[in-house]
Amino acid sequence: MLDIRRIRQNPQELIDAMARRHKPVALADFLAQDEKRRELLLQVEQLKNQRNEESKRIAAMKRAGEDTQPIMDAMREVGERIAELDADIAAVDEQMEAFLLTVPNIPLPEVPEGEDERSNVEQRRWGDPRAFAWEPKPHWDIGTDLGVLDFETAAKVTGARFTFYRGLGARLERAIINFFMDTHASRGYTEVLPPYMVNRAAMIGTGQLPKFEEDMFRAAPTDYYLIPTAEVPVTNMYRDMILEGGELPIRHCAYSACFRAEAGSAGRDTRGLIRQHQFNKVEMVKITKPEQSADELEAMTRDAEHVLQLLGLPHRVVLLCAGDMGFSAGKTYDIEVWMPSYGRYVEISSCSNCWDFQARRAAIRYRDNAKDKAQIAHTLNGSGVAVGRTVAAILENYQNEDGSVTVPEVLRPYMGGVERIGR
RNA sequence: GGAGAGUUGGCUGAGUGGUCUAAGGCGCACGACUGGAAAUCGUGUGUGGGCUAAUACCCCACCUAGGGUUCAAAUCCCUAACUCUCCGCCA
Repeated sequence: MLDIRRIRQNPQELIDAMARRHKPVALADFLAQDEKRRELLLQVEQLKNQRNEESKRIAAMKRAGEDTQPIMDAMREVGERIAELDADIAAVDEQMEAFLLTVPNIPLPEVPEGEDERSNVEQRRWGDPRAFAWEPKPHWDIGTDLGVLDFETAAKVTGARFTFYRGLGARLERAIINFFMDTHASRGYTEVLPPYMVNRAAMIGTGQLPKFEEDMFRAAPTDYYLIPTAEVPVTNMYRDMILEGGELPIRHCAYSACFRAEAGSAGRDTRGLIRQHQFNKVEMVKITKPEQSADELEAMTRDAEHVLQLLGLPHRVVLLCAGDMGFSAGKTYDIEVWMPSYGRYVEISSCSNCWDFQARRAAIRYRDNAKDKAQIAHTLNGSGVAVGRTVAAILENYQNEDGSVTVPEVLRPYMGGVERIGR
């Protein structure tokens, strides 16, 4: 959520920012409502002040045994007028709030212009895509042939876009989770295992709601939502808190299953592990002071790259253009892993500096000294990294001509020493 | 799922309709005292909004949340959430 005073002072800034995102906004109604709201507030607060003063007088007069009926009658009318004005204000507030909650974050100045992924700017590459002496197989064929991925049974038991992992496939997924968690935890991230369901307030706090309701799974009969990423529960741990400056930056890593309805993705990446309704992910979350967030985004992106490098997976980092960024992000680096079946790099991590956008929604604040006014913190999140896509990348990049798959060395201790899957 | 008890400021804890501008204590900040510290004493101590050059003054709101009663609600009524205890069920 954006600062209403900033919009009031400089509406053009927001209009320009949304133009950069290719999501134009009209602010005239909103600004008119803002003005009306302040007029109403002025009126009602005067009346409330009058009521407070007269109430004190009534109390004093009653103690003195005087007749208070005339004032009480007059105050009843004042009370009715206050109730009317309060209702008007509440209605305006609700409309303004509803609007504000649907406005995305302002892109940071260094974010490149552009409408979609074609304008993203590559930052760096690591590793060379492997040259195959034979036609490499896609991971869904490798996994199915080895009996470690089973899409058909998942379709029977649940539906499309779910997967059973079996045997060493299941073991590989679990090994990767532990490898990611251990690596991040040893590099200064405090481990968290969060709830996989959250309430509505948490989903609003990090920006998934109210705008993206149709992308979320609900957990009937409750009003809980299945988390689309551990970013939601972990960031919301600090909702409505004023932290001590010395505690910042807070760095967490969290493993969770993630649930996405993938509304609007019908027909995209229908085969394999790339786009599932349920997938595993290790997430990194940071709460920082404003002056720390820029460096922390760079460090977080490096931390995500680090685990891919330990796995020996070729990848590149791209800076997303304004039109391609997510709702809450002010700046985002995507990390894309080389995927032989796609013949290109595919997103495996997304690291974002949300600036003060989520923190203002979620009321995450801090202060350095007891006397200071509480400041809005900055929040960051990044995948460290998506586990299912890592399995896909390993199956494809480490495949052998005989259909077997070599296990990357760093994972072997997590696999009971297994060096290859199959034959 | 059933029964009961709770929820007050950073913490603790008092407050059953008006003198609550939320007592007292702890903590914290600043000051005095001190060579320095402890102890002691004094002063101050939240959040959001409005007004504003102002993080000054003033005003409004906030005692878990949302409704209601009343001239007036921390206090009375209703609903919900959460916490604790017991029972039931359960990995």
